[in-house]
Amino acid sequence: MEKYKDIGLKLTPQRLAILGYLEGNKEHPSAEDIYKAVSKKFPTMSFATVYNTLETLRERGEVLELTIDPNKKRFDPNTKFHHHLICLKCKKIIDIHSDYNLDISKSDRAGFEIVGNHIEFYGICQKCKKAHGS
Amino acid sequence: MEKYKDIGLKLTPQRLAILGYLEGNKEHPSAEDIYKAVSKKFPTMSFATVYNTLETLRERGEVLELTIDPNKKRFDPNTKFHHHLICLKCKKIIDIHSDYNLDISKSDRAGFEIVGNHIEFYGICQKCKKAHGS
DNA sequence: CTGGCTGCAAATCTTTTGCATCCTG
DNA sequence: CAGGATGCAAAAGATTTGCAGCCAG
Repeated sequence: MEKYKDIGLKLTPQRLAILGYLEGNKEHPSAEDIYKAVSKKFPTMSFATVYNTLETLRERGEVLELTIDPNKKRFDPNTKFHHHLICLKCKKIIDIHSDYNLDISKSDRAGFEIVGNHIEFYGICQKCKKAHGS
Repeated sequence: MEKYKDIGLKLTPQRLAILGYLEGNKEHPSAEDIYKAVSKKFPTMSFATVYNTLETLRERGEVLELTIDPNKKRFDPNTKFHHHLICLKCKKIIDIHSDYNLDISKSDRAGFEIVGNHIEFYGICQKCKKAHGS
């Protein structure tokens, strides 16, 4: 937690609660997930604070904003380079840490300077496979 | 255009205009882009019709809904398997048709049944590189 | 004809913003 | 103490929905 001071964050109780919720979190929560969870400790917590804090963390590179879900943003406190495996039914997201060697042929590159990549794998998770209805 | 009848689409003039706009379109337009373009021909065109038509096309597998842009959905009429290269500054999206062999180790797979994948490459396009201010 | 489609407006959902007050550093 | 952070409510966007009337098949 100390590291957050170093990046110029003012550590309010609300922020500590948000940071605590995010720390080690593998759920790739949405702003609402975070709001709901943290509201239990701070009934006055507002969405503005959640979004504010997330935006600040994002600027500092402490969380990633995922665009995986068409309906809302989700956030990932794991900033190590990794990919995602997404269940098409329940939207559960799993981290993939394998390394892939992805070159783009010069013709495809269209003059772009490539700075990164992200792979989304799609599938059906075990739970949804068993509940093979819907 | 004939193929659309086959998938049970009622071909109204509005839909033909939307389909015409999408055909061969490499811009990965948002609903608003489509609305604006098609409104020129149909001043009464409504967003509802655009969204309706896109949803119908998506169900039929005729367009892909891209989640690349955090702020809005974008649509891709190119349903051939391909990846995307995105300019971080201007959000321009380019199609990448290279093939990559992406296996997931059994341990990473977490019991998922994998059905597909999509790679997003990030970079800076030539135009934005030249205009090297923000 | 008839069911699906259109267009309008209102509703919903997510995210952002303005502003007075508060509190960390 | 000052400037950044909070919380509330209102605003802004994107998308969805209800519904009456319309038109392609």
